[in-house]
Amino acid sequence: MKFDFIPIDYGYFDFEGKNYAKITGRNSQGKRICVIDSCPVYFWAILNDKLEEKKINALIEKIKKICLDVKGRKTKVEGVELHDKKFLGCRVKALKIFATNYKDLHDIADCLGMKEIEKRRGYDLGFITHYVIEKKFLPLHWYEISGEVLHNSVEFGGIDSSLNVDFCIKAESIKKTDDKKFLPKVLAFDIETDEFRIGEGEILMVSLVSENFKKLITWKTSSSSGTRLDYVEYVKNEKELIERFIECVKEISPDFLVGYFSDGFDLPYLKARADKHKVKFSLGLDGSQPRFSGAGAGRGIGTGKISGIVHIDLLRFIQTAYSQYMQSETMSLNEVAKEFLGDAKKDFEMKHSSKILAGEWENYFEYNLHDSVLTYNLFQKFWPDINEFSRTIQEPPFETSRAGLSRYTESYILHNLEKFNEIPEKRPTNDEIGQRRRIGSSEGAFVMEPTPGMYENIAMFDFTSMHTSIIITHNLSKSTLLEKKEKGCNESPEIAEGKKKIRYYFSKETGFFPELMKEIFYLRKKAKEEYSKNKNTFTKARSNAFKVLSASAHGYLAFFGARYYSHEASASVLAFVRKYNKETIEKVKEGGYNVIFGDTDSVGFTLNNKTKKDVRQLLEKLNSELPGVMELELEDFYKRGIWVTTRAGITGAKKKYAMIDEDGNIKIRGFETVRRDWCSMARKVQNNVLMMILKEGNEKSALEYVKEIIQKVKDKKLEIKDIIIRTQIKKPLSEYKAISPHVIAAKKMKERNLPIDPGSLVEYYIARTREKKKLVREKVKLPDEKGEYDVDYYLRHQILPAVENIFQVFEIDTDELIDRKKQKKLSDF
DNA sequence: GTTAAGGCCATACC
DNA sequence: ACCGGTATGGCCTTAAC
Repeated sequence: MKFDFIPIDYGYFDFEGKNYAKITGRNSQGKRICVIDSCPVYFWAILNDKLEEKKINALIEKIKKICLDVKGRKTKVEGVELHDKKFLGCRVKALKIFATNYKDLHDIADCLGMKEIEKRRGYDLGFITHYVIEKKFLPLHWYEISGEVLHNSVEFGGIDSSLNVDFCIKAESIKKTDDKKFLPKVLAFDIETDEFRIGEGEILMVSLVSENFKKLITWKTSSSSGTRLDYVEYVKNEKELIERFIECVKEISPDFLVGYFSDGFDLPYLKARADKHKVKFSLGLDGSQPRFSGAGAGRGIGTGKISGIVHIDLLRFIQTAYSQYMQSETMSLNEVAKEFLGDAKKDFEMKHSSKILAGEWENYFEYNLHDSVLTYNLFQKFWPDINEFSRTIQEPPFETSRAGLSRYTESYILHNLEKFNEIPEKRPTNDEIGQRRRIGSSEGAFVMEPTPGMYENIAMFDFTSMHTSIIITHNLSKSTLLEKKEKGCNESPEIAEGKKKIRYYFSKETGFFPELMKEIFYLRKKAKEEYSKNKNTFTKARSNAFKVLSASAHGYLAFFGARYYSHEASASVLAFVRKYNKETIEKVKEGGYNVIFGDTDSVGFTLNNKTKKDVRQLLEKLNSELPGVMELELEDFYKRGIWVTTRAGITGAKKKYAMIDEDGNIKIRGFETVRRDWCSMARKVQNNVLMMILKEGNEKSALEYVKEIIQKVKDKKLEIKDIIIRTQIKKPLSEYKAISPHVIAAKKMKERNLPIDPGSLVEYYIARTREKKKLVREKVKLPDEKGEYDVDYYLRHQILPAVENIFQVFEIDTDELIDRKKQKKLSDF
């Protein structure tokens, strides 16, 4: 039988000691198909240099005889081949050692302690990754499959009869075909409970949303007088709720089951409650329960994998792939939905189910259903991105949606090594990671200290993908690093290592890492052009995928968990970053401009009496002097900009400025306005002050405005939303050495049984207290705690600090704006 | 008991 | 541990008086 097929979910199983990949996907008619396939399982033994042929043959014979009985599984070396390969760019002779089961590779590798063998590699990729590389059966691409349909077959222990799919097939051939449109079947879900701690409360309701499908299952009956909502299905109890949920998932049979924070909440909660009721939580297409891994006793959340269905926790994906480009200050469903959908959660005042009145349940149902609607719509929004990332790094969507930036880069490398005939490097051991961390980090980028003041007519240059273009241009990587200088090699600038100043040298022959980064660099350029020509969600997703991948190249080199980590290459990249930035600053100065700003890859300067044309000519000249793929871009022209001093006083503050472009758009960097751990009134005031000053070119109206606000604060006219301070909890509360206000707020929340975990955002305000308190933390109150805000605190610690450095540029002392005597009286009271 | 320096901590920039 | 280094600034902690 022959059919077209798109692989979506990858799993594997063992049968008679061998590994089989189990790939679930669809054909173009929408039939659900499971493909079973196998691949050779092997790893590499890299041989010592100059080993004689005779000795190699003897070694091969010896290895062929290896037979193991481990973990109740008999395994043996199935074959050994000699190959000419490359490892870290060097030619090597290597043995390809085949085994029965992937899980045994490590044990077999452990038997190869012979002195003839230098290194053992390629046993730690994971079977799925190994399989995808081996068979080039890539996720979310279209294929033509032919093979034998399994129908109540005894093969593989009768696996086909237990699988809830249209066909199960043993693959004979897999051929890549042209891409077709694919619309995945998606089911979003969300639960509501009384208790945040996993499994400790009852699940009150669960909502499910799919295409033209909305359902809410609950055992909480509403009053007979209440409006009956047509999507609500009433069941007897929580046990039935879970059973119905499982049935619904089976009926809809989605490719993707999507939640928001469902790795950390919804899925483990459902599983825990199912366990309590002794209900088998059989969501998998083979009837298996979700497998949770990585959670453990430690910190962080695990992942919930469902066999045959891709469980996506959208929060995790958005966090890694998008959060750095987002406006939202939190990753809550509400804010993320607002930003990407223009839709928000329904209003509902959360309370314990025992306190919900009969007529209120409908609102709760609406609220819960709408969360699933938002999750469903967000998935549709991000599907192009997940799709594009998954195809680019060639890892299945389950893994892709949970991977971090380093894994994106690493997967891209591993899946492209064969082009270079390269044997994969291994993951670092804990010892190696320890060593890498002990070496510490290298000196980073250069940041110029600006002279505080207001400037007019500003232009800004920046380097395109600076770090990545340096890696490519100077061929920097682990495998191209030379032990000593060679003729014509690439040479880093001088680097201070300890007390010495040294240089690192890199080969002139392009290494696979720089080559792959070059590929990404050009694909990024292409994708960006494509997007600007043809703007749609798919071109945007593609452009973003390569943008993220390209931006992670240097971070990967310097990441101690990376297979291709290189301290030397990273230090060299950063040395070049400093060199190019400083050189550019000098050259712009030489061109007759006044440089006022410089940070890592950008330079800002005033035009003085020069024209925009002059600036463009200068840019052209600078570009003609840059080597390789390095390129300087004109970021923009600005009408006006302001730089301030640090709080301490005289020196200019780095990474803190505001500019206005010719269309009146304001760009603010580093100021409290953009920091979420300042109260919104301080941020608003600062933002308005910057706007007025930049638009008008002077401080007069801004000063009047600040005076008004100060009066408003004194008159206690601020609302609670103006004074709330939001801060994130970054570690378990017990680990805090310094107990700052936000830790107190978190402790108060914990006392109320509210969930506080690393990552939680706490809200509080600073209240006036009866006795005089010395520490701010003694005045912390949660937003719903009664109290008056501390006028003195909000003036002196929020509003004034936000604006005083700005007015200092105009030599105005804002301290005088507060009548000290009057204030003293107030706080004494 | 008060004060200054130093450290912790969160958050931003690139 | 899950991409890096540079930088600001608030507030607590500690040491010294």
